[in-house]
Amino acid sequence: MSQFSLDDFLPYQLAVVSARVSREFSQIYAEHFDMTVPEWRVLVHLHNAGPVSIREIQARVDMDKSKVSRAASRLEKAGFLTKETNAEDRRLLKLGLTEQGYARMEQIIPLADEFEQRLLKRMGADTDAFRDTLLKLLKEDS
Amino acid sequence: MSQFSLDDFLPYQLAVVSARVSREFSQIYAEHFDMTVPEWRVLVHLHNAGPVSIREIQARVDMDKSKVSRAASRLEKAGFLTKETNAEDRRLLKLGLTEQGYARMEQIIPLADEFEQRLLKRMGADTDAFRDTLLKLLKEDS
DNA sequence: TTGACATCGTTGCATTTGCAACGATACAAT
DNA sequence: ATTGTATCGTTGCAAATGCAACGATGTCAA
Repeated sequence: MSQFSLDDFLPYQLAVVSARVSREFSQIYAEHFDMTVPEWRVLVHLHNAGPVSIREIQARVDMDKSKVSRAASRLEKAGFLTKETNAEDRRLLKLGLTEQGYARMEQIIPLADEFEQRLLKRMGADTDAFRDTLLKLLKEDS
Repeated sequence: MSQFSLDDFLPYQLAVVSARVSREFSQIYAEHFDMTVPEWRVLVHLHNAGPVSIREIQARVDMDKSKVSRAASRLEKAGFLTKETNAEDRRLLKLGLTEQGYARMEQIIPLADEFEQRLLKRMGADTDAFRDTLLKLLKEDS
């Protein structure tokens, strides 16, 4: 009879830690603002990259395009971003932050930084090695 | 104006890696058998721990009790486990693997082992340190 | 030009999810 | 015994999710 411990199973460990960390962080900003993880990701990317299409966000932020689309619609209705069609390729949208969108990010980013600092403190000195290993896991196949 | 890179944000990195790894693994066994992640977790725990309650699984496997309950019902209908009420405390159930349930685990566990070996190979030598750091992230507060 | 094919963003739909009831059972205090 | 409180597993429900259409637009070749 084979032995197998779920506790030591790497995919399980990753899932548990990721879910807990993500939950912890989302509680921080859900407490102050009303925002979901997809919305947070869309706003962050727009804040960094400037006006881009749904497709571009989808690729850079690891979310299905329908998820990006719906998050963008909610954010538009809430006044954090605007949609306009790209004049050069009218299939594309150009999403851009509004003043209010920038202001909101300026409020949240410090909270994100602070949260990450707390995580790093928990992790101790091994931070860089940990991140490197994490990225190795993304490599396909083999 | 503050700078913030989602790519370097630890909760995001964790979420992406975890989702990818989990997806990759679930494809492996969804290809051979018809099973979801919650069902896999329930079966694994029963395989290790013997007959236990829903509550026990919930605590040890990091899932909401409704999730455990529904997974257990599906597994019961599929013939992989049985439910009986605990005689000493009739609020509790006692879930136990059937012959078929054991057989299914004996099929899947080798696939899980093989998959983990592939992950470890990707990660290189830093495996142990990585796991340690991962667990540190679970420590509450501060 | 036309036609075949690809890509964009949205939406419909079935499934899954988290959360809050709920009934049933246990237990402790009076 | 009765009452109040806690815990168990299930279920209802609203929201979120992934996936596959779909219409609209672009591209390229004949």
